[in-house]
Amino acid sequence: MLVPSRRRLWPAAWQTNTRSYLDRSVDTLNKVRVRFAPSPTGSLHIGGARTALFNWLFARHHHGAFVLRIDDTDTERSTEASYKEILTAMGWLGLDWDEGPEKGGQFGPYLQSQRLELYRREAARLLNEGKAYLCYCTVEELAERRRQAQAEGRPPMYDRRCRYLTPADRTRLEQEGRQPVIRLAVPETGTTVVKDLIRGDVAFENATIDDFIIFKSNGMPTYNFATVVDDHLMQISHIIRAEEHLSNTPKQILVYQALAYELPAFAHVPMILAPDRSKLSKRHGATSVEEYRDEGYLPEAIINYLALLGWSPEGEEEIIPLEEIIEQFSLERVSKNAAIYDTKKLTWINGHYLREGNLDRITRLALPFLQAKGLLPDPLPEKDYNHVRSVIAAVRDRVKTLAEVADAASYFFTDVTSYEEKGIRKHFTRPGAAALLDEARERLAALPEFNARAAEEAYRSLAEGKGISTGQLFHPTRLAISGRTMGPGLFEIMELLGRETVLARLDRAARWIRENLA
RNA sequence: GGCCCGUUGGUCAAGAGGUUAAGACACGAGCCUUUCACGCUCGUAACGGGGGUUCGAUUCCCCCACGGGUCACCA
Repeated sequence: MLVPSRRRLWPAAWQTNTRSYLDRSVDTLNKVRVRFAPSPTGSLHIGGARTALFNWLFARHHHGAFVLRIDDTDTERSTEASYKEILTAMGWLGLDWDEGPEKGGQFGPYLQSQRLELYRREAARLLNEGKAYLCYCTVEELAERRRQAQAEGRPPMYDRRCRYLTPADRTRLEQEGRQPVIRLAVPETGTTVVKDLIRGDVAFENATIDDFIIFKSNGMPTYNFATVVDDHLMQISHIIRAEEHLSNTPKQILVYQALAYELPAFAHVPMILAPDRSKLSKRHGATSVEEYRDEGYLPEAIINYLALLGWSPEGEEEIIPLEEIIEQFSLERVSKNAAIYDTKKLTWINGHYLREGNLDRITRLALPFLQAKGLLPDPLPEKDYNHVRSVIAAVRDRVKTLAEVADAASYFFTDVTSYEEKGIRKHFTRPGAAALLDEARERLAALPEFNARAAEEAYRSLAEGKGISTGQLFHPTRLAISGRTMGPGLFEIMELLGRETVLARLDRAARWIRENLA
């Protein structure tokens, strides 16, 4: 697969620095290496999944490597449960990683919490070179100064007061028991330009960037520092991430420069917003991949939908097989503007994959939903499998999620205990309705062989013989045997139910009509 | 508030100076049909506002408005 636009893929900064890039490793020369680096502080969000997907697609398109790294430097909020959930969700979506947790790779470890010496080493280098310094201000002092600055209408930037401390100052401060942080000494003039593959050049005045913290007083690096060290060490070629990181990028570039690292290419993909245009959050309903899985969405549907959010294929077809998406994917066709997340389209796509997917696979995926509703035993006896499979084949055309499959299939596995209100009024209140069901029952009982074709013939001849429309006979029957007014073909239902059940339900409906409507 | 990004129908989006401004979802009508879906046909609906540049701007430039992001010892 050839790179469509050489220039756009490899920014000028790289082309002019080919030599030092070569020095890094012949092994990865010109190889696309991307990463997805979630922090394990929650479930895999739909936005995170989209970012992961774009990275994955980019890697697969270019036959590069997709690295999964866990950014767990926030010891307060990181959890084991979240870590596991993210890995599970990635696997479920089919976003397999070439290097990362549970997989390994030559640039590991892939958990930042296991790479602390690396960050310490690089931070020490910065300190020695005078590019970073110790700051003894406490969280409280900083908060107070920030508050005051804002009250006076000044930008709430760190005032750099520890930047030029004398050794004596430091000794004094340390004796007070203060634990220092490390701050980067940011140039006070000049401009830092982010060469973004999606947005073009974005310039930031260095004067608007304060001496941000690269190491916390608890000995952990901050995101803006650790991510740079790792992206460099892991030889990441393209950093593809959400737009919310665009304003972090100049800071990171400053770190790259201080550390004398080669710059990777950057690409900031648009955000995904809730229908009210605000940032997607729990109050907007399901936002995690896990929730969608539990509601009965198929991974391929989510992938397909997410690919369409912020990226567009060249043709008009929007249901696209994964291989095709990989083949077509390019950063050039990623849009710049934020997209609103619309579950209607996701649901439509899901319905498509539900109908078209391999029946055995769909059956296997739907089974837990049926079992959760108590409709089927767990485990399902081997001998019942074919029947379940046939029922799913009959109902999947008219639903959009696996949860709906279970709902639509319920009466195949449990008794009809009630009849739809609307159906009662339309089909059971007609004079002679009970007698008609009795008559139909006799015809079916008399059939030498019971199947959809035979039942349909019997029904059509009965309707003809009585001079009534087929609908007048079909509708009450449907209500009697399924309790509903809609569903698969009537005779398909009958065959699936079997003669015994059909006759019993017809009897029961006739009795119900006589008792309740006569 | 400072800085940064963005603005094509309700939503996703194509188009990048001259087009009847694609397509998809949703919505509406019809066809198919024993019902509901599916499918098919048709339809409603958009270039935020104001200035420039140009023979001509949705497309290029500027301003404004609006939306979003970010300004943490979170990532």
